[in-house]
Amino acid sequence: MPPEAGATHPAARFDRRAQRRQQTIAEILDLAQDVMATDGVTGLTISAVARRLGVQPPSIYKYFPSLMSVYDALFRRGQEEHLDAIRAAMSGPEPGLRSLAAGLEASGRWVVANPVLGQLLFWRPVPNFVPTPDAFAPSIAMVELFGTALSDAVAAGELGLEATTDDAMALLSVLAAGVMSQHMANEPETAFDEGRFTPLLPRVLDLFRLAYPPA
Amino acid sequence: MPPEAGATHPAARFDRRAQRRQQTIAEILDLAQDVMATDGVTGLTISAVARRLGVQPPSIYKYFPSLMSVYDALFRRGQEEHLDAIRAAMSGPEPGLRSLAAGLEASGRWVVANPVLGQLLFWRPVPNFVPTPDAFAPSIAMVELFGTALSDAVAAGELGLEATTDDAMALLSVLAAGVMSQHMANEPETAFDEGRFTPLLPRVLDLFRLAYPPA
DNA sequence: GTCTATACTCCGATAGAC
DNA sequence: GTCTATCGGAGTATAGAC
Repeated sequence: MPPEAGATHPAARFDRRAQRRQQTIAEILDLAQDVMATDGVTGLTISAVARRLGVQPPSIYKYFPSLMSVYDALFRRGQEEHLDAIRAAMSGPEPGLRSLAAGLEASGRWVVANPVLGQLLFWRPVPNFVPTPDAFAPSIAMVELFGTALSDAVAAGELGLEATTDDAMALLSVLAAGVMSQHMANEPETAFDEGRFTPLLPRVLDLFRLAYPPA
Repeated sequence: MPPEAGATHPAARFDRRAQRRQQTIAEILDLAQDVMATDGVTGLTISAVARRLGVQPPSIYKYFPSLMSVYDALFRRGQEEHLDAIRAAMSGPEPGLRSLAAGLEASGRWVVANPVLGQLLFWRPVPNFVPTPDAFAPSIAMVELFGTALSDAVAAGELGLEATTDDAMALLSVLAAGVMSQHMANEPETAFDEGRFTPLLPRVLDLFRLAYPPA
């Protein structure tokens, strides 16, 4: 133990411990993703994570109270990462259709880069797992982001008035989900720019534009 | 035992045994669907099926050599039912867009009526399960059905020439998969005519028409 | 074709020593 | 916060009696 250690303020030591703890939690979630990539989303087990971390299963319970809480943390982290990717992509272009297109592409690229999280977030394949409201919150923020982009597009005369309806949002989600579902189900290992489906993302946005033309 | 039993021809007795066996197999598959509806697609186990059938687990192995073979039989039966529903719906209307629309609607209605089979067929959520070519064959026949409908629509001047390309088929699959994926993930219990997503099926077909207008 | 018994592997979760 | 030990249960699949 280096001599400074004893001289450190208690608060600083507490911070370091908390930081170390957060690192371990992040590592557990990383390894959990590895397990899901190998054995499927529903193949995740506490034991498998412990093996990869090089500890015994009971140690995991010092960080997560149950297997479902690991799923919930993965769901939350996935939603947050997905939202961050979309927000960052949408903030650059001008508001409206260009921002919307950038957000859709960012979402698609994130899902292609994180296929197992994509399954967890969008397909809900785990029996008895219901995400907590906390973990689900970023998804609501994402819907609002796209809603704002649609409003901006209408205000800019790029889309018709009805593009702000619930129906339009449902159609937009259908178009995006269709591209990503076909990718995840049929060619999950293919890169974003190379598959049969992901290149259709700009095309389906064009179709959405055709569905809600400006007056 | 009734007196006729002993007098029956050996061939007839064999037929009856084979028939009885097929009934048991069908019953096992029905119960397997029940289990998946309750515990998720990946929650299917031989033991759970045995419990519902009122027998011990080893008895199931007289009908299926492994759990994966049960999945394969479910996959096959699902693909066949799905194909039959589509074929029946498409044969009535005149060839081309009307037949295509009828096929899409029939597919949607079948998926809504069979949500767990839909997940098994279209999402592939079971780790280590790869359908045999035999089980997959109806899916190829289905693609051909839709391909023929597209050709007919082009011949009838309802769609442009490029509607027969692989790209067009991919787009059509994306549009249909989007509607059904959003339904299965977000409102699997909702009826076909009542959800937010399934009513969009005719709308996305309109969009497809806009994407490939006749010359 | 049913059963019992069994071999084997794995799991989630807890108790308690260190 | 790590470990060992354990509880209690699940599962797939096989062997062999009836």
